[in-house]
Amino acid sequence: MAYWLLKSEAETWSWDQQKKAGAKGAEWTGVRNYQARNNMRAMRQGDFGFFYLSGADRCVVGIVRIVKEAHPDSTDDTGQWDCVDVAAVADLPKPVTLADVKANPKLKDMVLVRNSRLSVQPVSAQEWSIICKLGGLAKPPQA
DNA sequence: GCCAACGTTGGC
DNA sequence: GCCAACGTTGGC
Repeated sequence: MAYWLLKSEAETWSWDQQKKAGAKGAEWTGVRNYQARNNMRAMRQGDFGFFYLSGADRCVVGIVRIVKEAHPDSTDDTGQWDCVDVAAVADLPKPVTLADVKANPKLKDMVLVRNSRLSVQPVSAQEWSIICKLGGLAKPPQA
């Protein structure tokens, strides 16, 4: 079981849209970066992830789950890009901002801090539980 | 709106 | 295979 962080801009794909997609989830399309693609290929059904809003919001707003493993991205003509299907699981009662993450010494090595441009990132088990706690989840979802 | 960081492309 | 030029992302 692994943990991930997926970035989106609210204008492109909002947390509301993700929640409306329900338990069946929706394709996480549009990733055109090899590192991000490889991370998606490493995802397994049932893995959890954070839903992070980049741009003006810059915060983790919710928990998602991988409901379908990597398969070809239907928005890609070249056949070289994949996507996974992702379903919303829970809101974070208190969104965790990028500033919160940067202010926490235990989170200073997060990819979000170290390589802010990578749109699909691995998250360590420790980072996972810290951010869940900061977000007001008494019991972080885990395997 | 600006700029730094990073990834990709293409000429050599 | 190297590196300069360019485009994109994302934080501020």
